[in-house]
Amino acid sequence: MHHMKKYFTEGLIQLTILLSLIGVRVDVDSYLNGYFSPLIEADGGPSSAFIQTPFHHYRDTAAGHQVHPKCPELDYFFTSRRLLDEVRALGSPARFPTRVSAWLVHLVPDDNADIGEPNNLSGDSGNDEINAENLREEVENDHRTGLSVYQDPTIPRPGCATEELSKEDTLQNQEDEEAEVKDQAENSPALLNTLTQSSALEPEDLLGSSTLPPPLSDVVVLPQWQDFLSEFDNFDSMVPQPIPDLEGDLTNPISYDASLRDAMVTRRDICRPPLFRLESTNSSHSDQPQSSLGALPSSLFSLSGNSSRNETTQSRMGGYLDEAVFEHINMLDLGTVDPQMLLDDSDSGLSLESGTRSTASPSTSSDSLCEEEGGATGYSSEVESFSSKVGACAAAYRDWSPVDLNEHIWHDHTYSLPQDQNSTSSCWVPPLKSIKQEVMSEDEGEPEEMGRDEHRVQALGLPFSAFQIVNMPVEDFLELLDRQDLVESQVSFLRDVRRRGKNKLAAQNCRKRKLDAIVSLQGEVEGLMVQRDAVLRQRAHTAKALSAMAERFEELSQTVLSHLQDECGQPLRPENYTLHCSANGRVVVQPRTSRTSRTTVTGGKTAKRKKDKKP
DNA sequence: GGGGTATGTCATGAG
DNA sequence: CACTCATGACATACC
Repeated sequence: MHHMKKYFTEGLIQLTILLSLIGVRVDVDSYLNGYFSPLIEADGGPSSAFIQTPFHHYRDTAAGHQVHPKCPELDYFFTSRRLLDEVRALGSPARFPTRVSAWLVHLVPDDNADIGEPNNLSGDSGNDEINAENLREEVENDHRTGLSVYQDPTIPRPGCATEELSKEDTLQNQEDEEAEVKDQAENSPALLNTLTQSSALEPEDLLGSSTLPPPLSDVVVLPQWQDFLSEFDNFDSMVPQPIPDLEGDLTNPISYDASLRDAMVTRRDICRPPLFRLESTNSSHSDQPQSSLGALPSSLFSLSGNSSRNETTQSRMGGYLDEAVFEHINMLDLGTVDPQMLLDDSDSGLSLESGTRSTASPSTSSDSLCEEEGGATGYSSEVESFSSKVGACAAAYRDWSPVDLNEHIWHDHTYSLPQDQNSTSSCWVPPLKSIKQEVMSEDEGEPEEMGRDEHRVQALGLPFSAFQIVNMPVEDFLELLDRQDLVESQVSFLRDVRRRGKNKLAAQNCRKRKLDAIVSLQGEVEGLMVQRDAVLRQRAHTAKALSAMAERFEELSQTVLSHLQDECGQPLRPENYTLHCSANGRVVVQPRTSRTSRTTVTGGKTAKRKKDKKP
């Protein structure tokens, strides 16, 4: 039956490849889940840590409903699985050529075209036409195959043929949006001027208020002063804009475990975006705009990679991300994945598990069984060594197979136990070789290989191993205790064996979780350090702008004071006076030595008060 | 021999 | 109430 499944599965994959070429996307994993996952598992190899990860039951429970609520890795699982699915999809051989086409569009500019216009599809030279045609074909091909050619929005594309506009409306819209943003940025001085006109500094008083006393009425209002006051009123706009990544960082928790891999994570459940698009990676942060990280080190990208990025960020970071992502994919594709990368994937402790493993994957049980303590001392070795001893009682459990064990009670959470590299889905029975080796080692006086409990159980002459006792369903275990003629001490011993075995697995689980928590916290610390650096940079920028503003204010004050006269018609000595900008927008001439007497340049009330005092 | 690490085991509390 | 799981604490083996 397995051969039949394999035959149809391979055929299904081939059909999927063909369908993908004509633009029909088929999620093979969803069809293969539960049917022939070992075939898919070959991606990572039988020794892949995917298999060793004991969290099979997380996916087995579909939505993780049966996962223990205390498990901190549950949150990582779904993201990790999506990531793995995407990586597998990206790295599938069927799409590899298409990916190359995408690279051609992205990287190879027209030789004869302007360097700044590598994507000019409407070139008029012969080569341009050829290249444009090729590009169009590639774009269309990519479109058919579900790929979205990554187009750097920062590259200007002045001449687009009409028929191409429909194909690249989206890209063009992105560029238009960027152009609008740029225009707004360029027109910001105009905006400032507009704001100046509406400033609360009462410029009409500056422009020669009739309420001014005669000596002060000849104040020449300097245009730059007016601008300065307006700018001062809009000081916030002069302060260097907050560092873009800071805004996001301050409102979003740092995602420590995000990395370039996250750039490929998409919400397949909601809407599968085109492949190879550097979309935002985490929808939970999708409303937090983040723009370029500017001078931040590239390592920052990985630290904040979990945050969503807007289009601008995509365009600026795409150059970094896509290369790294594609490199990563290539490594996956070529089967040259650095083991450390897999370990990195295991930050969550879940992502190592293949997303394509079936619910009752035979390999799951087999791997776990094979990797049980003492290697092959588990079920099958016991089956062989005790097969001749099986009596009537054991016959009652004859139909209790490892498959049942897997379906019912296999709670193995073993994380890093060694595994036979050649184990396959059908090798839940440890290889005979390993069994013999263990028997030999046992004979050679190395009983520790099997564990104390295992030997004790064997000493009882029971047709079950300690491994079975630990992992069999509790109903079967209780039935075993009842049917065997065991004294109270033996029953107690078997209960202890079961308890210790389960607790051993639980301890392994617990330690793995603890380590993962440590790794997570370390990543969080790194993210917070990056955020702190951004805050410090922001503070330095602000202080610098404030200093410059104060300096300019002083200069303009001196200029204004030099044009003023006192009641006697004598020019004011700038060194004796200063200008004071009050909160309500009035500008007051203040003697430096005494704050009691104030002379107003603007501000009707103060001037009127002074008028009233004079008579 | 001492320190660090990995692992098994026990006790305990919670589900 | 029995069972399972998580976890701290301790012991032991190993490097």
